[in-house]
Amino acid sequence: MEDVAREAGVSRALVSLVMRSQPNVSEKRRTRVLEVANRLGYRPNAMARSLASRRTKTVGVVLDDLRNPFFGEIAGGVEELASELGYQLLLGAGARQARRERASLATLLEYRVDGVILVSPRMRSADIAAAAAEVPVVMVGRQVRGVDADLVIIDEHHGTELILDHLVGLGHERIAHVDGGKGAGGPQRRSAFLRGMRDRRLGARARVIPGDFTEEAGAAAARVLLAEPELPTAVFAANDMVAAGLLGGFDQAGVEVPGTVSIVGYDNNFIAHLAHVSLTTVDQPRSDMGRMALELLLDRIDNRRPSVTRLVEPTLVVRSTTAPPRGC
Amino acid sequence: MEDVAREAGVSRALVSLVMRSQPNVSEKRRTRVLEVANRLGYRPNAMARSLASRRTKTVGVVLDDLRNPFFGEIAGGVEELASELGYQLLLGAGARQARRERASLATLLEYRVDGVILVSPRMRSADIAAAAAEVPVVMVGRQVRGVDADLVIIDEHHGTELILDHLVGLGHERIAHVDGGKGAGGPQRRSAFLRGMRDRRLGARARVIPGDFTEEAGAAAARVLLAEPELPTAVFAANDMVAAGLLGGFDQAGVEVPGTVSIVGYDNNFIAHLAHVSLTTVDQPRSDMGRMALELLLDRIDNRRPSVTRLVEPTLVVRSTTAPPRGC
DNA sequence: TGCGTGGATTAGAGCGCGCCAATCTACTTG
DNA sequence: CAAGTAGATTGGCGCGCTCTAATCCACGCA
Repeated sequence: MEDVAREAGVSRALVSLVMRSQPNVSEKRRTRVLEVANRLGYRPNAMARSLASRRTKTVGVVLDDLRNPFFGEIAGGVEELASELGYQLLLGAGARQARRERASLATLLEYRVDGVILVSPRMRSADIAAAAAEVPVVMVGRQVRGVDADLVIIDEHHGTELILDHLVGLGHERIAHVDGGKGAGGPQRRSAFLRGMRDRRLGARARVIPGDFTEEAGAAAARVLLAEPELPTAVFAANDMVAAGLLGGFDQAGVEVPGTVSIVGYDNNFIAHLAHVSLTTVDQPRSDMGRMALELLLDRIDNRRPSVTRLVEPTLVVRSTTAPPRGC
Repeated sequence: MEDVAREAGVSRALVSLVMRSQPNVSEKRRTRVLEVANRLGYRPNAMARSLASRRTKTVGVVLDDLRNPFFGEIAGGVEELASELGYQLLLGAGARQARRERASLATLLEYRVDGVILVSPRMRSADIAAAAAEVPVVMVGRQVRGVDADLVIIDEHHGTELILDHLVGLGHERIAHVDGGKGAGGPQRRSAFLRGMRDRRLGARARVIPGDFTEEAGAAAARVLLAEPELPTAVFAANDMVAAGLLGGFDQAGVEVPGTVSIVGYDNNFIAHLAHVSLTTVDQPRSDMGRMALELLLDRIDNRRPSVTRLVEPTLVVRSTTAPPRGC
């Protein structure tokens, strides 16, 4: 910076103004400084800038595992908006362990990020609260009480209702749910399913098969169902992987989908699109959730305000694995 | 830091030593400083530290799109190793545009990252060379001549050979390839295919159908092949998405896989695992590539040495979409 | 007792910038 | 033509830390 100033015949302060595109700099000097900076290959040092300005233009993102496409999409949404607004992302992953997640978060705070986005955090809520006391925090996907942080969560209840409306609308009554265990959203979808069935006076025909979020669980559930005297006319899978497992299991047993059994997934991932899968499923706007999280965060950074919760509404994507039950 | 020093009755310098876990600090003072720091909630400021030490313990990662699982896995590998070694990742994405990629890279350099990992960069090689002159650079997946940067690339030729060995070993001779257009690896796989066929004296029976890396291209290719008088006995798809399209197309037409036609994919992604897809494909160790890239980078950061190329060997994963041709 | 030794501790000078208040400059206005 | 004004430019302090060289201290040994 010193060099640029000398070479351009101005003061360091003026170079600083130019590099920050501040107003009230004469066009003549501006172009001159820019030209010199360019010629000298001068690049402002973001560290020094942050130190002096107490603003890092950086936000931290903590997530479990980049390899999981679910997180990847959320992070993608955050990144997209961040780069539009000139913010940089500092990334930390938790590798599925609360301990490492804590460590990641601590490191991010050392970098004095302007704010932190926590995607489905596994940490104790006390840790989150401690972070929230230092810096604005937005949580995506996990609801924690007693923490002063913004929230972006999916309306699992609504998603489940969409599915039930669709299935019951088609005429289904005997509906099974392969649940997702304790994974994110699993318990919510399960209880929303049971409640929804009861509300529709179908409580007695509801059936829940324990599972997790894997294809394996879907295949196992298919075996369980096939071994029973009567097949349900529709199955609501905890996510698309489970649905894929069911699809495979039924296919193998020669059970037609959607002829004999309709199947609905959840997530609208990758596989659901595939032409020869073409799964009816619930879509969650993951990229949008990422963007929304960052919007909330940045808003919180410059406006002190009470924390806020954004409920994201999923939508139903009807494809080819659902149809009216036989005889309808 | 000042506060901690005063409270602990020592100098700022000593606090600095303790926070960096330097040797030659008496146990007494060390624990005392740590205790005070903890009580005061003191957190070293990484920005100030970087500024003073000229080391950021941060590496930049530039990739096209986090939402693409391929990049996600590579980034996951990088992140994993980074967190083990106490490095932090600063992320930039390119949104599929060379311009934005350039901008991302420039921003990362402002943060004075210790090094940069470029995943399948789309920028002009001159831009890469310029960056490489400022800071150690490792490129993953793209080969660029004349740039002093380490390289981690996949041996596409070897992957293709694995496929041909497998197919020809089963007895196939009439083999088609649905190519990937100009996408990363597309041209290489295509020419490796043609060369491999020629080497096996099957050049005359090789057939290439232009495509890209989408399921759509696979479905279209299936239609093309089905319209011809004679079907090939095996199809090598440019990637798993294309293979999925082929699978769907053949399925619809009642052509048995692998009974009538064998299909091989490339990537071993998500779908390939699915039980009712169960695709024979080529696996690339993506996480390992990420780790390897970071290893090279860090090594380069502290040892000045000439640049190096690491050729990653893919492996064949045989599943259920390949079998000997009818009549073998 | 005095000196040497090596580990423990400290003072102080930057690192590269932003920010503030002060100063300078070129116009406008009465 | 002098005072007034708004915009353009500058000097210098401080952000929170690391690093070097200097200093301190306790101990053993001649």
